Amino acid sequence: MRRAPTHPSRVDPQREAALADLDPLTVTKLWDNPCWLSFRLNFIAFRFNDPVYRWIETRYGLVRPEFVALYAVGLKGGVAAKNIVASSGLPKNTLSRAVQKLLQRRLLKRESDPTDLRSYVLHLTPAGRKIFDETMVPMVEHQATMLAGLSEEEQRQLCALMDKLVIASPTWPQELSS
Amino acid sequence: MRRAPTHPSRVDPQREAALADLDPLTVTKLWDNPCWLSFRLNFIAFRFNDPVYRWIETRYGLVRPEFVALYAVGLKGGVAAKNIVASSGLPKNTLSRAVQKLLQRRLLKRESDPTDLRSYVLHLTPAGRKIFDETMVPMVEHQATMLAGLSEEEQRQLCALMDKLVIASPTWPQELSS
DNA sequence: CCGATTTAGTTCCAAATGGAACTTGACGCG
DNA sequence: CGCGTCAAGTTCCATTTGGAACTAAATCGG
Repeated sequence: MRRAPTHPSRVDPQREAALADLDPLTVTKLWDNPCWLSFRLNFIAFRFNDPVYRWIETRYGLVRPEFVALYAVGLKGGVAAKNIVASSGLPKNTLSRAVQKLLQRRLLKRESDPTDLRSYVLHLTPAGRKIFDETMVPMVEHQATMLAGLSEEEQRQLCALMDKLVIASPTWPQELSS
Repeated sequence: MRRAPTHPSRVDPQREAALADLDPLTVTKLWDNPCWLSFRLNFIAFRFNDPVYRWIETRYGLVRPEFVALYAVGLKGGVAAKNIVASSGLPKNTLSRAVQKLLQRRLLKRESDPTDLRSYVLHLTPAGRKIFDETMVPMVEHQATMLAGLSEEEQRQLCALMDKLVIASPTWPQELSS
């Protein structure tokens, strides 16, 4: 089996501890897996997302697609559902329902877009903004916790490398050939 | 709004092209978002996962949890369902069904674990191994395509940085406080 | 400008999902 | 031992999901 470009080094006490804490299959997926990139991405993303979404659901009763929509509109007011679809990868009917729910709960308001009558322009209400602001705090804290093992310089490196990937992303295929 | 540690630079033609190709909300989520880490992780992971899972589903009729199970057993024969649950984050009933389906289709075989009679030891059948092997090729290719924008050195750096995160991960909270 | 095609958003419904309860076996402790 | 608790995997069922069809509006081509 091919390995990731970094492989378990001889003696690293912190790594040893991690190997002991993680499920053996997880260790294999991380360090003994030709597709190291995808599994690491998914692993780290899951460790971010999962506590965040559970916290938001128990605290505000917002399920994942609802929070995706709320967060998107909070980041950039005036967007339409199609933008949230494009930026999240969720199906458009799921987003449609999420927006309906947020409208009902008066966390979002919308008005039809005068330049395209099929489309609606979304904004947070004050109640929606409050949730957005309250949610941002633990999310940023959680991110800081996750990054705490890296130096400032390493954090900038990581950000820059992911930047490069993202910028190259329009050239990646949307379909696997063959 | 706070920004990611890297922010859109003055004049970078490739970045300009990317900004034009990506949905404006996506651009905001990537470069004008205090939670830059999670969104970049999710974005890049999605661009890997989505074509892969669609390809596997159309080609082999395996849905996501089924392929997760097949891939896990392919990487490390002799694991039990609990390991796949722990390493994937999928609920255990979903994995149970996935394993049933793979057993029916004779892609997996299982025998009860003599050291724990509640548990089963899983292995790929030759047919399962064939799918695993055939699938690995485009997955590794797709990964290479995605990494092609980085130099060898940068790829090693990215791998090493993610390594550090993963090793630190057992210290991260599973629940958000407050 | 008029018909053909595409797009934003919604609705429909069969299928997937996941929490909770259940079964069976393991394990800890008096 | 024997009893209470925990763990692996399965089953049940209400809810969510997402593909496909639909409506209405925009856009494209001649």
